[in-house]
Amino acid sequence: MARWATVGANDRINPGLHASVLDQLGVLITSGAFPSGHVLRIEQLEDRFGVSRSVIREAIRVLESMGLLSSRRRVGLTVAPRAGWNLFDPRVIRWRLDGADRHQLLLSLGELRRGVEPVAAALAARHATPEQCGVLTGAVMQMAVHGKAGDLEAYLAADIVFHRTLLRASGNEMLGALTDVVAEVLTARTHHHLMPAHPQPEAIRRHAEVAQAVQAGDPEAAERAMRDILEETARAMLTTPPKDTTGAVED
Amino acid sequence: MARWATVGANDRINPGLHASVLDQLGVLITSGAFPSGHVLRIEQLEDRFGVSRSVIREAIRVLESMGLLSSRRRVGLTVAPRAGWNLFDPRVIRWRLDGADRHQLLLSLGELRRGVEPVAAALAARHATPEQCGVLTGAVMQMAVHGKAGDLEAYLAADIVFHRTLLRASGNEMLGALTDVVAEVLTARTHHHLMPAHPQPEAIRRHAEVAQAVQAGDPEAAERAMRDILEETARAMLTTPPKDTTGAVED
DNA sequence: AACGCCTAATTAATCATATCTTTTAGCTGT
DNA sequence: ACAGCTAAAAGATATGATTAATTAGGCGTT
Repeated sequence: MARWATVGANDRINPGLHASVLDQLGVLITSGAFPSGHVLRIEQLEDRFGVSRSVIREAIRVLESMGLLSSRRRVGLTVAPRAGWNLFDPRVIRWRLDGADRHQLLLSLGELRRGVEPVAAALAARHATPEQCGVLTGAVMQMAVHGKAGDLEAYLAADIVFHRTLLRASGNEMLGALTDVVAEVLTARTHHHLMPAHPQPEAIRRHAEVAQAVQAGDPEAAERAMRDILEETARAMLTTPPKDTTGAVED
Repeated sequence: MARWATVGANDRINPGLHASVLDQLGVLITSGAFPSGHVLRIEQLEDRFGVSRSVIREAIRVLESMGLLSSRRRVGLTVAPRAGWNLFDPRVIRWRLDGADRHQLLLSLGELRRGVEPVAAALAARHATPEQCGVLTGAVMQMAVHGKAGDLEAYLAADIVFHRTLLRASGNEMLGALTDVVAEVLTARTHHHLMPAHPQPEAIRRHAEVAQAVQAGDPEAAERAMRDILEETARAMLTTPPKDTTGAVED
């Protein structure tokens, strides 16, 4: 068997044959290379990836649980229609952010954030611990420093810390579970140059407002300030051209 | 091997041994019967469920992809800390809604909805098709009829239709992907008697307002009316006692 | 003669078992 | 006391056996 035929094309850090197969299949499906309704056979995949059935099956089970595939006897593996996909699965989000409809997805996620994060900010103003407040203001300071210096990577890191702690500080586990999603969005945005080259001081000021409102225990102010941030960035994304950088993600 | 020892304890409609094992393990983990950090061994599970390795492994892969487990060589399967769980997975939500922390989860989901649905309403006011508007107003009428008649099950169905079409009409796929979650919440709420015995006419009027605003293409009004609905229901849930009906879900 | 139902054969997923690889604990030698 | 080796333990992978479903073909009935 021509083992390792295609495996290794994308060398994942994550060990395990099945993880590799899973990633490749996930990309193939979410990218539309295998369109909805397309039928695959296990044997065929066995061939294609040069691995055994168990490996394929394990990958398939996961894809199935994400709603990307459904497996029926005597028929094969049918690619499910998009409506059934679990779009909130972090893996699905990453695959799609790496794919062609990145810009579209970022807009959708932006609208989602516009709904979720203001609420999280309001809740955080009620529930944040002093320690979390400290982390928030610290993150804002980091943003200011690295933003001025033009170090986008460090700015991004601080931005992620800010939003992560805010969502966690909401005390709501569902909102907290969105941290990874938000982090993915922020990362994708800067890595694909959908942000202004220099972060505008306006944005940093707004983040500071949120942190202050949370610390002061003022839900309304926190919610309002957070809403401003997100509307600002939404506007920025709409004005920034799509700039189709598919494939070449390099920095 | 004492096959079928525990399998069949919950008779799933969904065929496949692994699905059954998956469900049982999912419940055991989300319910806290296997606490975070607890270590399982494949062999042990093989025994317990009376199935072969492959079946266990496939279930495990899915659990792993949900962030409930992590598998390390020479160590076994470690139950992951709650922070890493993919709480948006419909299956995880269902397991937890069936479990002990149902009330807690419903509160969290309520706050999530408070963030998401008003935004969806605003977007729907921009993007809803005439047909969707028709479905919305139709659903409201159904709610009025069955609410007055006291037919909670039919009321629920109409309520689900309303929220489903609204989220879909937003034109945002991420928001649309939350329809199942919202449906689960609504269902769980009425089935566990966390709703007033007779739906208050106030709520129905608000739904009508949303439908009208969407049809009129007035985003602000739609958003405001939807926000009112959700704050109302949040208030209602806080006043309703927890009423621990774990297990006996019957109606 | 045509339509419907039943049966058998084929095919592909599902389940079980055997082998391999990696990791770590424990020991031995310097 | 520390480093390197060895062996056992447990998950990862591969292959063999089983089960279930679909389709085609034949037989019976209308």
